[in-house]
Amino acid sequence: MRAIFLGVQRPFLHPPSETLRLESILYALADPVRLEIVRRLATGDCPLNCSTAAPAHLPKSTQSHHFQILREAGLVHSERRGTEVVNVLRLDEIEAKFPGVVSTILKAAKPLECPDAAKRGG
Amino acid sequence: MRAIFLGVQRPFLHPPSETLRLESILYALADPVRLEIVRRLATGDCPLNCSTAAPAHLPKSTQSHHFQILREAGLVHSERRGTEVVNVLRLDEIEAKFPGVVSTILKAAKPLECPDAAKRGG
DNA sequence: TTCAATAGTTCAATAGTCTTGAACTTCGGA
DNA sequence: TCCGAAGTTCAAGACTATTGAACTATTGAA
Repeated sequence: MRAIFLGVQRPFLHPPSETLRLESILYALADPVRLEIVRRLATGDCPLNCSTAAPAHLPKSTQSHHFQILREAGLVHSERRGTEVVNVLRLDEIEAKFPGVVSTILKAAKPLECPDAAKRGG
Repeated sequence: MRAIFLGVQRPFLHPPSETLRLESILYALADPVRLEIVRRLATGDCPLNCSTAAPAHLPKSTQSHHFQILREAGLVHSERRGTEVVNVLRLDEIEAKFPGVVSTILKAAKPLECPDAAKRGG
């Protein structure tokens, strides 16, 4: 027996840049997986769907959770395109509000070593 | 009845700068209380003991916990002086390893609004 | 030396968050 | 309409944070 399933796909919520909080951004970037996602979005220089941006060995539900945190922190803008979700970094907005913070972190961030790294020619 | 108390005061452990991790530093700074502690240590420009550096309304055990995380991340060096513990930011070491990261975050950080702020002439 | 005060640590319990498998939605193609 | 692909939602167990109470350690005074 299961409770009523509320799994309607709700539209993504993106905080306006006035409400961005430094702590939320740091928290989002403090996780190795999320830092890697943001790094790929930044260096790839193009929108990426969730499974391309996240380390491939991660369960989908975990990936989804990480993207939710990145969205809520205001780091990433997500949009459904057919069956997939394309993600774009909100770097300009964040740089305007917290100059240098994310770009400096990204410069210091090393690529994450993970099981799928070899497949990508790393 | 209580288990054997192991509360011997152990010496503080400070990670050498070679083992500092960006994620741990971001994690430590992602908490509003810890960001405020680091901000006070940076702007005060002098060593501060735990109760001076932390927001005053916080329980001691919580303060102690936050300083432990700051120490383990390598952000803070602590040393016992009599009954108190003096804390110094390890800013130079961190800047050498992750240039600009912490200094940029500190520039973007606003003072924390908290119950004891008024007492300090804020 | 004994006492009390001060500064901080440690422990334990509870509250909150993260990770992940399973069930589900939604879209697009055959 | 049926199927697969891409993500979301939910639930449960694992992990982490917060905090009161008990404790250690040092200092200064009597």
